[in-house]
Amino acid sequence: MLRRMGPEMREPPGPAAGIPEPPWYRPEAPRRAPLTRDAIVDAALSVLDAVGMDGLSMRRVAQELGTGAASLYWHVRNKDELFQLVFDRVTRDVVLPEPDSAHWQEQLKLLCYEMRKALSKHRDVARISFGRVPTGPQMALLTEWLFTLLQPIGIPDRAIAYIGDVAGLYVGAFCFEESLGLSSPTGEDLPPEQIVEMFRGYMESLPSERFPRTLAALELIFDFNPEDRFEFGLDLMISGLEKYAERASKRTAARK
Amino acid sequence: MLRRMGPEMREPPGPAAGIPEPPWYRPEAPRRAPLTRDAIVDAALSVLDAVGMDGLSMRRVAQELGTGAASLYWHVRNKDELFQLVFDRVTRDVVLPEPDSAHWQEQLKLLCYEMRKALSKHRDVARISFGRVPTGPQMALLTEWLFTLLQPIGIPDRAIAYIGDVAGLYVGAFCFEESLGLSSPTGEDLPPEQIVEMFRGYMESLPSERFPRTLAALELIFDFNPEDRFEFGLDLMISGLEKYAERASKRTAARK
DNA sequence: TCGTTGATCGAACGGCGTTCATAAGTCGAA
DNA sequence: TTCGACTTATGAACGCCGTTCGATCAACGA
Repeated sequence: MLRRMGPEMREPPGPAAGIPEPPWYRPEAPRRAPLTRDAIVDAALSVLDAVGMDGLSMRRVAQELGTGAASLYWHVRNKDELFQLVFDRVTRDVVLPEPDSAHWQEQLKLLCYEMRKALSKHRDVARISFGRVPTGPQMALLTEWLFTLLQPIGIPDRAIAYIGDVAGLYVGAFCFEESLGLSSPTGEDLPPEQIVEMFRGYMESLPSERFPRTLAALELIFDFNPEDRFEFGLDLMISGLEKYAERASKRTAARK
Repeated sequence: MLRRMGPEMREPPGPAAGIPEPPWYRPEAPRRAPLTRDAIVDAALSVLDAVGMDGLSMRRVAQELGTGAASLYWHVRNKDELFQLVFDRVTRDVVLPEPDSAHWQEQLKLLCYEMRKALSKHRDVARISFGRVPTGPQMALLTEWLFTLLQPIGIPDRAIAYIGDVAGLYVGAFCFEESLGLSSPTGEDLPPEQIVEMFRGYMESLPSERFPRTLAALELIFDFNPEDRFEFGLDLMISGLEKYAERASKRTAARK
């Protein structure tokens, strides 16, 4: 198989440039972008959007690039490394504002929303990302940003280290679960609304003397707004941090 | 192959009972427990503990039961349903104390610890469970329990519905990540301490004028105590809820 | 006795991640 | 220009996987 680089080589560099060649030259020129890590990651993202994580296979990614699966293994150690590369690519999109401790609540929320946006940009990326840690410069930048934001309001370093972790866990888990969608407990694949209806039917059938509060709040339980829910969790975290901040400001006030 | 039920049938019920048969009868009698859903779930849990979720295959579970993979499909729709059954089995272990609103913080924490314990009892169960919802009576009991615990302290119903969700998400995600362990960003599988060393080496190499705070807190960042970390997240959630409770008590006080 | 039903099983299908020997392309030195 | 050495690419193959299918077998009522 020598058709890969052939055409580019045979392209006349002189005055004949641009003039089309007769069709019996390279009968179906499969001109292709060179195989690089970046190109593979691009292809993986396309495949992901098209068929999701379960449909993504090395063969499918290779097909997207017009080659075979084995060819990918020169550039990528294995599928897991490919996933890590996809993850790194996606997290590069997260941009952080100049840290401003006066509005740390808003900025912390902004960071989480930004992460969520990045994870939701491509299908199933949240699923791939979960349990992974951004290991490149992005992680370093983010860590420094957090310390710069939260140290001035008196949150102890240990708590700052933890909050980065917990926030990442929360956002990742939320997006993960969201991207998973509902799965039927019986293993069949049904449309989501039908699954919800199954759950609801079961809950409604509960004996009202044993489950009065649950039944009274049933409407609420089945009225899930993902945005509200996401923000609810963020607010819990931030409220908790405010307690640290208050404690710290009291401490400095007492010291005066 | 008629050796499965044969032995039991051929066992003499009369006076010959108990007298051993000559060895050329059923040369290696594979007497086996009957195949039931419960037995399959048991086998799956054994396999899980032995080889983890990645090593669990229908063939492996069947082998544990001394049969072939195809036989499982009479009792179980597919692998996903088997996982759901495993999950349901595991969540049955979560027992709730009598709800006592005077100590709601402790009890909420207790619930989360209880869930964590259930998810950590068998290897990789957290991974299987994540994104799944307990759909049986357990979910109903848990919901009613939460409302009974939190309504008296003035937390609005909507927040109660959300907190159950967020708490479940947090605990599940935490255990999931814990069970995943560290994975090398380059896709090779290395011992965890070596991976940590890689990260640490990278962080230490960062320019100190750009990352002063990160470098100053490096010891903290790499000194992860899972228990502390878990509790830190719980405390954040509970602090956030306390804010709701305070707001509610102020409201009732103003009404007097 | 026979047909029906519930349960089991071996074999096969298509797909997967990964490896390996082979080959083609690239490029500097002879 | 020719010749290796090195990088890159590839088809074929290996050993798994989840799942399906048709055949088979025990149990039982008619």
